[in-house]
Amino acid sequence: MASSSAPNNASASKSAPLQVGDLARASGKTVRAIHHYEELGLLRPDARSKGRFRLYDASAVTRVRWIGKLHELGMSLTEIQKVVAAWETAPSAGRAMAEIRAVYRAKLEETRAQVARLRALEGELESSILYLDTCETCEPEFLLDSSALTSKKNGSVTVPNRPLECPACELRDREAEPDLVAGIHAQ
Amino acid sequence: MASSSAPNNASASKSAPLQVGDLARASGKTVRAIHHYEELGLLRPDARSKGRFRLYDASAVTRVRWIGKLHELGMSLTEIQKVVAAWETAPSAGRAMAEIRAVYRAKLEETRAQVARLRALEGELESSILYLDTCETCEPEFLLDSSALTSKKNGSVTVPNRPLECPACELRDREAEPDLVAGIHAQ
DNA sequence: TTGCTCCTCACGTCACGTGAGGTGGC
DNA sequence: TTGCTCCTCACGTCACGTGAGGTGGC
Repeated sequence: MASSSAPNNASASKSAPLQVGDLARASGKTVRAIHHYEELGLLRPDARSKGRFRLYDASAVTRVRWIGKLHELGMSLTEIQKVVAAWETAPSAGRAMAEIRAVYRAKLEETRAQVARLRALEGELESSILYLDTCETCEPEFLLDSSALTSKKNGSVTVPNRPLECPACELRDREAEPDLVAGIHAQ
Repeated sequence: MASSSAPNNASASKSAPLQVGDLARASGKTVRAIHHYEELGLLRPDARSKGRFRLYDASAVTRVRWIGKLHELGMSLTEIQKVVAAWETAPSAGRAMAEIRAVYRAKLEETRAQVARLRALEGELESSILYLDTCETCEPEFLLDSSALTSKKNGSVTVPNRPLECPACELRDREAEPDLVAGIHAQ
């Protein structure tokens, strides 16, 4: 899809090495992020060019995407370092896989909890939007203008430093006000 | 539920002011976080005690929870500052509500997208765990031990610095390997 | 030679965490 | 007086962002 300046030999069996910019585009990360992963030992270039350019092969894309996905799942780079270390120091592949499976199981639970939290907040947003929609319909007829209230108090017309309450809202059930609305004028 | 040392007058109509620690417990945030919100102008204590202790009323709990929920939805504190500023400087409550409604609609879309991303990653975790489960069953019979391979190469038995491939896995469809598994041994 | 991509410092940012040293109130 | 909570600096952390000044390759 994306027409880049990256080497694209469509029928090549062994693809040309990727530069860091190619890897960044292919993985959806920034060059700086890739440098950072390297500093933390999560990734290494296969080689350097004569001009000290980092050179990667195609598997690096898989690796960076893997880092990105685990990070999106809420793992810190330090935690990802530990997974890498578990893999590299395990006495056997089977043992390493067992350790990683345990980490993934824990992450699965956390992710399900996070989805539930976001779904709850999604519902709060929906009901808050519905609640705020009614403000629009009441505005022209019932909203007090600032001069009406301030002139009552001291006779001078000033711009208030926070909006006036909508009197129509006074008639509403304040208890039914969603938290995402109540928080705005709390304080 | 939580028996705290906070003032609890069960039948009081006007509740006693909250100290910052009470507010922290009630809102699920740290004292430091509340200080930080104050530094950014998102929150102000109603008063100070003689000893300069911050004193809040019950609405501060609503406010801090509101900040926390918007933050959980992915808003930066700077963005939340802007919502507060929109409220405080809007010419009318109706106008302010309209602005905030627009922000909430945008957040709703982003949240739905985020839920979709997490759901996709949840599926990847599930299939990765299933995939890794089969490693357990194959381990005792098929796993090569380290000495078998290293002695083939140079006759000396050393601890390998990364686990050996499981030969049973060689028989599998490599293309079907989930990204969350492939990323581990990519590189 | 021009343009684009890369290189290595190294300081900045965001949302707090974490002491350091001191004071207040039952 | 002891304990607990609070106070104000102020530096640390995490995952990068953002120049600064310089080199490489078609």
